[in-house]
This record gives sequence, C-alpha cells and structure tokens, in this order.
Amino acid sequence: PHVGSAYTTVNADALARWHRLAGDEVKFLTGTDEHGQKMADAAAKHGATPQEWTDQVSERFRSAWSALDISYDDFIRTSEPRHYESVQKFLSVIYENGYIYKDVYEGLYCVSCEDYYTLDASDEGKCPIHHSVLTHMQEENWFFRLSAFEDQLIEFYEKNPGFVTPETKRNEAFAFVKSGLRDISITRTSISWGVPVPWDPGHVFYVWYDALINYLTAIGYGRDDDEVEYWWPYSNHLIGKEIIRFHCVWWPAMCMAAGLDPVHHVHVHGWLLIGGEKLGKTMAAEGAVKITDIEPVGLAQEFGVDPLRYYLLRETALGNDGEFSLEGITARYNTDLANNLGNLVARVAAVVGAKCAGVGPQPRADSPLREIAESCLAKAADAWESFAPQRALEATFELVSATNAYLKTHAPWKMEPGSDVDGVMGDALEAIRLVTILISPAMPSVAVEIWRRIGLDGEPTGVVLGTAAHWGLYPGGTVEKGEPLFPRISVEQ
RNA sequence: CGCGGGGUGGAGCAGUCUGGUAGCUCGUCGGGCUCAUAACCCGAAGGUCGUAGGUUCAAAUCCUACCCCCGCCA
Repeated sequence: PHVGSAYTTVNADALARWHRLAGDEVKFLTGTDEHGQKMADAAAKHGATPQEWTDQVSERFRSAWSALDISYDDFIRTSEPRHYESVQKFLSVIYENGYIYKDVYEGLYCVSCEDYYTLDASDEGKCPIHHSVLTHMQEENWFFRLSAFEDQLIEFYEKNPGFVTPETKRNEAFAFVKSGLRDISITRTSISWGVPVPWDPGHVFYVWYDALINYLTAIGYGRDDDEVEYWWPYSNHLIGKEIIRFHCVWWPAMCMAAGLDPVHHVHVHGWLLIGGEKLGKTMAAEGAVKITDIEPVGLAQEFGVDPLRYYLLRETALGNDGEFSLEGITARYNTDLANNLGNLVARVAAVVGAKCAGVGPQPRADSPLREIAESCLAKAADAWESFAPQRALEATFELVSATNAYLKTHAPWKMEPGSDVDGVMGDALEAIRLVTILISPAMPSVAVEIWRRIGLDGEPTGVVLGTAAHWGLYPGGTVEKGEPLFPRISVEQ
C-alpha cells in the first residue's frame, strides 16, 4: 500500500471513529480487491499462484493498516468464499431479472497486456504500451444491460442531490449518466482468476463487477437477509476520484437491477500529488518519486503514527487534490502539534505543578473560554458530519490557539496560588479535555495519553459525545507533566 | 479532440455554485512575554486572483477563446 491508499483509509478510519464517538452504530469496512488480470500477471511473475500471491498482498495491507491504527470492523478479501457466495447470488438475481445477456465482445487485443483496446485507444492499431500489432479478437461475453437504467439513474440523481459529494464530483457523474449509457461486458473467458459465473461455468466475472459487491458481502448478502436489511442502504462509500464511474454509475444501476436501493451516499476524494505541478516535469524527467512510491508505514515510523494521520487528515480538503511533501508533514508536526498542542499541554501541566500542587482544579461555568469552546465544538462536529476532517481539525486547533492566548492574557504564572489561578487552570484543563475528545478520531493514541496526563479516568475514545462534549465537565485530577508529546523536528533533518 | 483536475501575496490553500471592500496557515519583519518543547501572544509588510476579449453600475467569481501545468484504477 502506498500513501494514496493510506490517505483513503485513514480518512475513512477517522470518520468511522467520529461516528462511534457520536454514538452511531458503525461497521467500518476495508479490504483487498484481488481478482483481475493484473493480479494474475503479478502472481505469475513471482512464480506464485494467484491465491498465494494475493495472500501476501492482502497480508501486507492488513499489517500496514494495523501500523496506522486503522479500526476496521471487517476486512473483505474478494477471494474469500463468503464473497463468492454473495457475488454469485447478487449477479444471479440480476440475471434472473433479465438484465444480463450474452453477446459477442469484439475488439483489438494485445496479447502482452491481455487486454482489449478500441481503435481510438490504440496507437494506430498498435498497443500503446508494447507497440506490438494488436490482433483482432472476439469473445462471447455476458453483458449487463446498463442502458436500461439510464432513466432510473437520472431520476435517482435528481431525487437524491446528496448521493454523490462533493457537488463537483456529483455533476461529473450525473453528466456522464445523462450523456447516454452503453451496456457493459461483465465476464471474461480469457482468464480463470475470478468469481465463476454460476450459470455458465467457462466464464468469470470481470474484476470490477465482483469487487463492487464487497460492500454487500460484508453485511451478509445472500446469507443473512436481516443483516442486509439492517445496514443497507444507509452506508457511506469513500472513494478516489478515478473510480467515480464504477461507484456512481455502474454500482447504483447494478443495485437497481438486483432490486436493491442504491447506497445512500458516495463521497469522492481527490489525489495527493507530489511536488505540485511546478516540479512535476522536472521530477518526471529525473525519474523522481511518485506518490505510489511512498510507503506510509515508513512515514509512520519516522514521524509517528498519529502525526502522519493528522497530516493526511488536516492538510488537504477531502474532495480536492492536495500536495504531499515531507516538508509539509514536518511543518504540520512542528507548528500544529509541537508548538501549539504539545506545548499547551506542557505549559499547563507545568503551571498546575507549580501553582496548584499538581492537582488540576475544576473549570468555571462562566469562563471566557466557554463561548469559543462551544463554538469550536459545534464547528468541528458539523465538519466531521460533512466528511470534512480538515475543517474539523481546523476548528479543533482554533480552540488550542484560543487557550494559549487565554493563558497569556491571564498569566497565571504571575499569580499567587489561590482561586484565581485555580479558575484559569481549570478552564485551560477543560479546554484541553474537549480538544482531546475532538482530536481522538484523528490521533487516537495521543488522545489517550493526554487524557491520562490530565488525570482523567477511562479513555477519550470511550466517551459519548452527547454527554461528554459540554463545557464544565472536567472533574479535576492529578496532572502529570511528562515528556514532550511531540518533540520538535529540527529543520536540518 | 481518451478522461479528469488545476493556474489567487515567497510556499501551501480557501473563496468561484448564490458577482459587491481578496481570506487562512506557514514564512518574513517589528514589538511583547518568559509558565512552556527557542515554544506562546500582538502587530506590519507583501497579491493588476494564467492571458485576451465579453456581459454588468460592479467580475477571482458569469460567458467565449487561448496559454501553461498536473494526474490517471487510492
């Protein structure tokens, strides 16, 4: 897995964690898509069977997600028996409903690629990759009658403006639907690595038409109708923008064909780009790194898991493209995490140690910090609900800054121990408690540590937002200074 | 004409849908503070919003053309 995969998965994880915090019942799903020619080729190249090869690939994903603290509830491998079962059931229903028919797929074929090209996509009849002459081939395939769903899809898009977000991506998908849909070939006979077509054993389903169904595999489609009923269609899919058509056109049509409602929401995110556009050409010329060359687990070792997660969530609006750079991670780490959050916790602990005998006092109900804290809570909650971790963290750190400014204004370190100091420090600790709850979806381990240092019981990930996210609940406790949470990274490194 | 994204102070971005004194973070400069991880707080400088037309009382925002850049199964 590269940073791009980690980007999607970390965002999904943070959103899942937020919803758990909000008290919503969550089933957070990820997994590996293991069929297709590409996998079969990779396996052959490594002298392994497809199953052996994908066992390894899948294991690499699992361990990467584990290293990044991804809290998935289920991990679907598309080569699992339960997935075969769901796929075969789902597509059989579509077949029985009359939306799948046999026809001849005809086209130019590259033997090296083992893939078809249209004349337009080819390099004047030659393979654009291998430059060899393409052979004309034809193969009997099963087709999905996508064209039959054009009107229903248009109606669905009109009735469900929030089906695809952000809006620009919705427009793109909707425009594609309105431009007219052609039936699509959904099976292959040229390869055997795939889910067999139940009514025609020589065929396997084309990789995408089995992969999409993983969402249903996870909730027991074809095995437990009650569970499907329970979860579907109120699910959210988080996808990269390159697969809009599969998720926003093919997939809802397939659901309709199977007599299911389409999923209720798909959020489309952009890509992380390296070096921005200005350096791109030079870098390409020099054969420099691509985003797919960067290993997230290594970054987590270098910067820490939570700082990496924070960077991925905070730097870029989820839906736009963004820039990825080591300088960017370092800057976020030093300014937001070390200078603001880490330093705030350290200075508060130091003053509590010096002026309150190390015991955190309670906050004041009429604290000047209360209003800003409540405003930040509301903004952050709204942003998380809107699939906008960037804005949520921005609002969270607004409270961090406000607390730093608040300390400066009241200068408790100049006061004699007593109720004034207690009030200011209680307020600051309460702000920290709230910040800790708000950052927990992004930085679960850091949140646990801060929670402990300010003397709270339990864990911030175990609280329920509705009861915990209100001003004034910090009960007081033993405050521990501890080592810096985020030691600054010097620029020379 | 493969598909799509983008060009806003030194850097990274928001704002563009629903035209109306161009905003944020970092960096730079000046001041303050000294509890804290040389961290924190306050203030300032810095932009003809890719180019050329058009619509309008008014355009980063709407329309047209063009130039340049980027990515392509996360």
